[in-house]
Amino acid sequence: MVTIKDVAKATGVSPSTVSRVIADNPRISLDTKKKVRKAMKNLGYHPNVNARNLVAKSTKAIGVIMPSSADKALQNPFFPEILRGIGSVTHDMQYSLTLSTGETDEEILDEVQRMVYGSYVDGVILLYSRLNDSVMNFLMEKSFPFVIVGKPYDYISEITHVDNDNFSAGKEITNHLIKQGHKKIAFIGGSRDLFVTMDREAGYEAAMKEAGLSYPESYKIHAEFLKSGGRDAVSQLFALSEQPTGIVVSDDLMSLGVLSTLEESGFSVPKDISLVSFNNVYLSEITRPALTTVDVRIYELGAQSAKALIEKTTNKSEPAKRIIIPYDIVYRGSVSKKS
Amino acid sequence: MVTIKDVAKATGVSPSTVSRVIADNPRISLDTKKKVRKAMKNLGYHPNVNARNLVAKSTKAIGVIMPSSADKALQNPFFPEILRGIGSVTHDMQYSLTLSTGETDEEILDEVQRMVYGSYVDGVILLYSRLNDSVMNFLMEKSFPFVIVGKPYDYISEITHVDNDNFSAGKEITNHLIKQGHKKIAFIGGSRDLFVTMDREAGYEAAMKEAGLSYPESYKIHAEFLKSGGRDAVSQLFALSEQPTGIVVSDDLMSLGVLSTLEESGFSVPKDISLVSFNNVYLSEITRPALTTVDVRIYELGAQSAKALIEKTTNKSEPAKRIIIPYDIVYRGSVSKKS
DNA sequence: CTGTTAGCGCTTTCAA
DNA sequence: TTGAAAGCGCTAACAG
Repeated sequence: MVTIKDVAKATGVSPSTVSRVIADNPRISLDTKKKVRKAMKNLGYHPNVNARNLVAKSTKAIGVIMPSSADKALQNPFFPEILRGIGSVTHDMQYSLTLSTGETDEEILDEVQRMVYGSYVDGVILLYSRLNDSVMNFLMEKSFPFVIVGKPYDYISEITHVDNDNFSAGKEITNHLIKQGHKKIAFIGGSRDLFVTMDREAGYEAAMKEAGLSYPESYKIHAEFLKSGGRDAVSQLFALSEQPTGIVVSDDLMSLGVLSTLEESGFSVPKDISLVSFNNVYLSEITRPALTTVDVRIYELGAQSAKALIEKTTNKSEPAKRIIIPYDIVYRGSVSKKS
Repeated sequence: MVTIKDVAKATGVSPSTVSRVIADNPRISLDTKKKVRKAMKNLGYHPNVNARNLVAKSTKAIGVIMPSSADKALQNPFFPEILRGIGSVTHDMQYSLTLSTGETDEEILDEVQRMVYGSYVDGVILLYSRLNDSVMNFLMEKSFPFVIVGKPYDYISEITHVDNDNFSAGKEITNHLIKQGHKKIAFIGGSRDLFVTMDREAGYEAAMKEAGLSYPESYKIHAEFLKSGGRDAVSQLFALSEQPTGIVVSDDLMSLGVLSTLEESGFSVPKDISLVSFNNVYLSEITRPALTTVDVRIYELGAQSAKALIEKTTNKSEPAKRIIIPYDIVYRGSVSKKS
């Protein structure tokens, strides 16, 4: 391994000078800088991060914590996409990215503790937000820099988070259905533990209310993410006497399951039932029919959260922020007019 | 920050003793071990990785290199799933996981070089295999520990890799179509640069040949992964005078696109056209019809590659290995008999 | 069984 | 503008 000393020797300067050249210290003459840089290149010198981190007390690395993979939510193309967003800024800022690998909640907490205590990372991004999450509590208590993608349950004004206005989005997409003449509109969402679901649902309710439409409890279903969840939800819904003609589904992946179950049960989308959903993962373009859905700009959610986190780690006194990413509605074939 | 010295002082032993307790050195008396451990707990001591890495010349971290996200292949649920597999073993072995974040090939090479030269990681997993890949060449040249998921183009017996027997899989799944009475069978694959595609295609050809069936060049299409690719492929195929009745598609995600284009064009699957494919990502269960596909055990591919890599990093003289993960065929609704 | 010492590669005062 | 020296937190001979 080529060290700073080797470069120093080769150039005839001291190690500290080399170090200063690396840091591009303005008090070093251009001449020596050039000389040193040339030697670095020749010898193939690269700084050792561990040595640097040790003294600098900073790692230029951030940890990304995924939800426990118990729920198969991880399969959601949402995650690769948000990782791309995060990666784009970490890459630009020369940060590295450490991923959580635990499967259960305890394993994840364990890992986060190691990341924090062992100075693996300078800060952490939480890719989920749940009620009373132990990881979040830990981070809060240690006042270790972190940001949440989504909306925190507590301490909302003390925690930097990056989110969409899911309430508005829910309202707007429901209104779209209403404007097309639908009156009986149901809602299918994921776990009530997740804030996204609740916000989108609240938006749905607000729209229904404003339009003077009823939304009985039986119209609001909460299910698992994957196929089985969609199946249950649909069968529950169509056992009702007043069958809905439109459904708001809180995630594209669930929509896929719902879509497929619907057609299996002999309903045609959008002829019999209209469907709208959220996220606009690439899948929503591929389905038959393609989905009308809210584009939440996943990539941007990731990029902004990374940016906010890095700011926080470099300036600890940076105040907590709430960053709202705008959304768009993408109109495709899963909705039809109801007369 | 609580250091080893603090613990030493609190216990009345020397720092080295504390270090030995951490390493669970057998030459330390149980008594002192207990004492020290208690103090560590009380003080909230956690070892600093950077200091440790610096002297140990090992990081207990591995780098995972994704394909350049230029091609949207990254959206493939294949990746989260293989990360889960890798994560399961890195977690068990207390390793951490660093992800590549570059978008272009140069950016990725850059990053890998930093990972290697800067001793960020002990080894690297390449999640793709392409002809004459600069990252692979770099790793080879530096003889830095790495493993490839898939099949390397060159130096095949010198590079540890984890793969399926894609040739057999391709043959077997094609034979399934043939046994159902299909005679005109086409192949749709991804880029010819990727070894997976080529192996699967070769298997398809072998099956056709053995069955005495013809497979003109026009029956073998190579397209992009996502929707547009599927669309092009299908239109090319059905412009032919001899339209196929069965299609072997080299990836589930592509199948989704193909499926949807097929139905848009008025063909019904499996009534008019039968479809088989590869990977068995969760999507293949959700489509209408659900896909008959080769389950390549993605999770296992990940887990085994991590295991092999860690072995390699801990024992540099470990010989190169080829690890073949068995596959299964999952029969679902996308194939029908042809009389 | 335990302590002393040196040193991993780097940054950063303090001096010059 | 540069160098010498100390030290980040830890491990690993070597000694005892």
